[in-house]
Amino acid sequence: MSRPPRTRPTLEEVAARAGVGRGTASRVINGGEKVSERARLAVEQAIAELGYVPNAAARALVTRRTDAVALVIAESEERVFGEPFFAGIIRGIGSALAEADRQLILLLAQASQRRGALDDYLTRQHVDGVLLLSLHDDDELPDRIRAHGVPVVVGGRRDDADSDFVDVDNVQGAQLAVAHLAGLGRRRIATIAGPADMVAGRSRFEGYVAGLVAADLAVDDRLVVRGDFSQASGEESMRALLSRGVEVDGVFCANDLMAAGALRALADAGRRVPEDVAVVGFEDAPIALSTRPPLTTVHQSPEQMGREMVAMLLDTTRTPGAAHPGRMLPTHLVIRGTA
Amino acid sequence: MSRPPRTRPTLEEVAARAGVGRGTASRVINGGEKVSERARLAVEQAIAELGYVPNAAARALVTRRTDAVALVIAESEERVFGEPFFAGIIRGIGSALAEADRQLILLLAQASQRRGALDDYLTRQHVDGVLLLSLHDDDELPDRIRAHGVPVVVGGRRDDADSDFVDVDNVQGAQLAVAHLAGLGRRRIATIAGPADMVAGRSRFEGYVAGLVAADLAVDDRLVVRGDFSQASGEESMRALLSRGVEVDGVFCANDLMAAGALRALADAGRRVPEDVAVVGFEDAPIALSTRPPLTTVHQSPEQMGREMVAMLLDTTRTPGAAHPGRMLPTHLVIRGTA
DNA sequence: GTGAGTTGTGGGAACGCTCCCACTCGCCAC
DNA sequence: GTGGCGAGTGGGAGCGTTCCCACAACTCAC
Repeated sequence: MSRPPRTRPTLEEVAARAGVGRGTASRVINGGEKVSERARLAVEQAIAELGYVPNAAARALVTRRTDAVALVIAESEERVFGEPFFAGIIRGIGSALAEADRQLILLLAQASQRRGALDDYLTRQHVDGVLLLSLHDDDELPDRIRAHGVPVVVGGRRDDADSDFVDVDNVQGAQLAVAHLAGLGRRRIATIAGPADMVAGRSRFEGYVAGLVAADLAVDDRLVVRGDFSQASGEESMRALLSRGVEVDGVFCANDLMAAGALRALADAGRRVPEDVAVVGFEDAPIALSTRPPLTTVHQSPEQMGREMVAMLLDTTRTPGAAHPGRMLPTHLVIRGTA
Repeated sequence: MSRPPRTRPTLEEVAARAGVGRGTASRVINGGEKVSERARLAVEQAIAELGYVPNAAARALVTRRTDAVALVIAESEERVFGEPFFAGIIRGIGSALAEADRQLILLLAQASQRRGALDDYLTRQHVDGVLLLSLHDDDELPDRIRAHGVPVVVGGRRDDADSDFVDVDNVQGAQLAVAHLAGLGRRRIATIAGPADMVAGRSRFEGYVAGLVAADLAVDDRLVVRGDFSQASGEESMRALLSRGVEVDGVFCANDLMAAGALRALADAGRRVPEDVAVVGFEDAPIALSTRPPLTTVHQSPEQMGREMVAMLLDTTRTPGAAHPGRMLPTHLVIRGTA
């Protein structure tokens, strides 16, 4: 609880050493306009000699800004560090923020065990805005933060939040996949869907149904299984599908990992891909290149998603009033060997 | 550049509403001692009604503390999100910090492109201390930060920094591995070493040599190859080893990923493991369980390493003077199927 | 009834900045 | 000369806290 003694030079000391006023020194540091060359040099030298670094707290106190943005990932370490999706989105967010001269602060919701610690951090104006990445939709964090006047942009849509989100157009992507399968003449198109408590799971399924309808195919319960986005669940689901006695000739998997699992199950069952069964995934993750044959899949760009999230957040901080309609990023099909 | 209008309630407003002084309100918030029940209730109610949240900048300005600690990872997103090592260490750090009521702030050095942005952030007392994870040793970041009086603990030792680091005892671990191979009667023990510009690479090699010496075996250049810690390089290195015409009967691989690659190469070459060639890895990464046969390896605990780093950092912030000798964490051998 | 504690309390001062206003120059036009 | 203007400058005020000191209001001996 004791306050550590101050040891670092203050702006006032810099000014004194440079023989100018505090105001002038401040102007030099903040790229100020009206400063004489002489004063600028004197201040710069004093800064170098003293090793002066501005105190962020003091600055934030008066400017009410920190130039930092938090990215909150509400997933377990395992998932965050397992799925390449996160690496991509962080790369996009990181570079977009760097361009805007904002510092990215990454917070793993799991890591802050103490209930409320995260809320506290985010609402106490440590950051100018919050980017939230949560794939589940039972999270009330965004509402709690917004209530304190902190701008939030959510990556991955929540059903009840109709604004300030960025998401991949899952419905359109899934439809694309099914249309492709139908275009190849497949008539008994199954799906290995994702969990129903994730938007990605639900809307890709929705797109699957829409795709079938568009191709004049009936929706058949026996052709639907739900996995949990893991490779193991894909394999298992495919096995289940095959054991139902319905002759499947096409499968749309809600992500690439499950598709990889499905391919394995199909190989074990002696089905040829794509001759007997055509398979399409979703994500265009790295694994899509290393399956055998390489996976035909719906391409999404996490990096672009990250950049869009930043753009929207910065826009919100500039014009506090404006709510954003939410932005859906288009996908496209990458045709490789499985369909 | 314009200052957003204030909208959030201040402590003064809370105090006014509660009918007490600013000091009393502050005492209630900070779990103060001498506050009457009546005052406490009044303040708590005012806080709830107003939705008051303390301003971190103002508090930090006077206390000179932020109760936040930065974890800087100086690696590419690919590596960070590829190696389970990082997930483990972050879990350890996260939970240790949470127990100490500190907020963990994760900074990816790669993500802040602008040269100096990271230095600035760390230096301007946004955080009370810095944990640095860099596997290469050409980094001068820790020195730059320390120069500004910010405590730093490095994970993974740097050769020239003889204090304030935590690392796995790589030498001891590698020695353990070689001793085990020698104990199995192996006489021509090769190594697939790691890169020479990483401490882990160098010291595991050092341990390999020490292990050979301890077992009265000669060091033979033809039994040494260097990989880059990737699975592909392990496979390639093993092939190179086999093509040298020296009959290898044991291999110590500097990490599990390379060991997995080596196993593949050995299988391709028709060598039986462990009968013809015994293999030991290092890390006890998840992949060690899924190789065939399961990998015998040196176990290290990234989670414990994270916790130790936090302990050391907190100790430094409490007693600013004390330098720490650096802490080496012991490893132990996990015997599975390959040796 | 006095003096010495023990609880609680209010508010001034300080933390290190940015913002802004008032001021001093020097220059030019008239 | 005088007035006006723009460039450059110094420093007061204020941001929202915590810390601490002075003080009020009790209680409890003696």
